[in-house]
Amino acid sequence: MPDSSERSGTAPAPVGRRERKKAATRQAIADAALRLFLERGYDDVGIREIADAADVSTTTLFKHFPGKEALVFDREADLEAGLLAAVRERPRGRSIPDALREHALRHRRAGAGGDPEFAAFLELVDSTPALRDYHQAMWLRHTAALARVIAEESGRPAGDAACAALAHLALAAPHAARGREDAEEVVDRAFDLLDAGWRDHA
Amino acid sequence: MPDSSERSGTAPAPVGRRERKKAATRQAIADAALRLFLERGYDDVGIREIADAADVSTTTLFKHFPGKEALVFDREADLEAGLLAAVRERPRGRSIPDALREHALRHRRAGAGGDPEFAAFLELVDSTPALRDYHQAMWLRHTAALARVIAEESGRPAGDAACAALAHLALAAPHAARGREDAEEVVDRAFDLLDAGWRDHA
DNA sequence: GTCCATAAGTGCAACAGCTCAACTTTTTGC
DNA sequence: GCAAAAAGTTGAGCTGTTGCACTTATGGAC
Repeated sequence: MPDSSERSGTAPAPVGRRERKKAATRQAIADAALRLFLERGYDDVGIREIADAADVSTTTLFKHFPGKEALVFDREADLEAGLLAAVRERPRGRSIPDALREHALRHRRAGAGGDPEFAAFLELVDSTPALRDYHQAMWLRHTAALARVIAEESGRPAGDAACAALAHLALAAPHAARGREDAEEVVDRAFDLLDAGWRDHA
Repeated sequence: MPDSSERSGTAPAPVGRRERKKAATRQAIADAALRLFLERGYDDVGIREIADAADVSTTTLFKHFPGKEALVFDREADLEAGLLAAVRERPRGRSIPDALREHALRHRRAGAGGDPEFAAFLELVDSTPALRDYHQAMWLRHTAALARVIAEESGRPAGDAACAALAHLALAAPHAARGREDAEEVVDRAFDLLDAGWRDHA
């Protein structure tokens, strides 16, 4: 996520000097990585070069990020928070699948409408197979959390199978658009399916 | 896929000596790899060792398979054929989502009911993160083909967005069960959603 | 049957991502 | 102030993967 400086949705508010320094190092690495990737492409930038640019050792780099792909998707936690909030704080009367649909489409449109930095970021992810795959797997990692919230919001028991199913499918849906011209319509149809199906809950 | 010898659903029937030899080499590599993986685990077997066991060079190995994970999922093409057939040759009156549901469940049950070799194979995939991810991404690669068949079978125009959406979600559904006790029920609920939603087609 | 373009296979060196172990430097809580 | 813990460093090394230059076998044209 391109968020080089402060403007953050859910700033973790680092307190001690130690944690502040750690956060700064992490940020320096992520910034250097994103800058280089945007300049020259993901595959043409090596880990050692990123570490150099951020003035740390490769070992340090890997203490902050579990792998090369993760350098691009910094602040994954914020994404999960936004996702859960989209369901919890949906307008009264709106169905859960519809709330998820809107959240997905908002994300997608953030590139086209305005922020060119974010648009470039999306383009980078979309044009790099390794990043596309990672991105997809990343969202799926939030399935359990989303399922829990859906269960709460729909008054079903925690761990309910139908909630788990909906959570998983809703997270998979945005990627149905992969490489299609009519991307937005495909996403819409996917959520149509889920919305109609969900309304039919036993 | 554990299919060491002949018994093959869709044997490509190699003709010339050249192609036969090529197929034999490929099979030798896949066999050696699967054997070693089952014996000692995916991560504890190196590429060089597999190549040695199959008596080829690593270069040759990578001419036959695009990466380490692909060694496990030999004959991916057969899987796609089975998938498409499940939709095309479904019993009259059965909905497309239901046909896909049954296909998914049949696959899942093949491990539990009988063939211990296949059960061990599933266990290997399931317990190795790299293989789980690859497996999931692999199925998704068949989205376009499945979408085409769904369009044909439902009398919609090729390239229809709703068909693409259903195809993608149906392929994602089996993985909703990941790491859950009630795996089969989750898959069932996922297909319930899709079936109900699909019946509501505009 | 001979000959040649082509494809399969080889050996080796190298790169890139990632990890490990031993060690130095802060920083923090007491 | 001081000891313990955490951040960072260094450097070597493993593993998957690729490129390159080369040999061998095959299939088809003549």
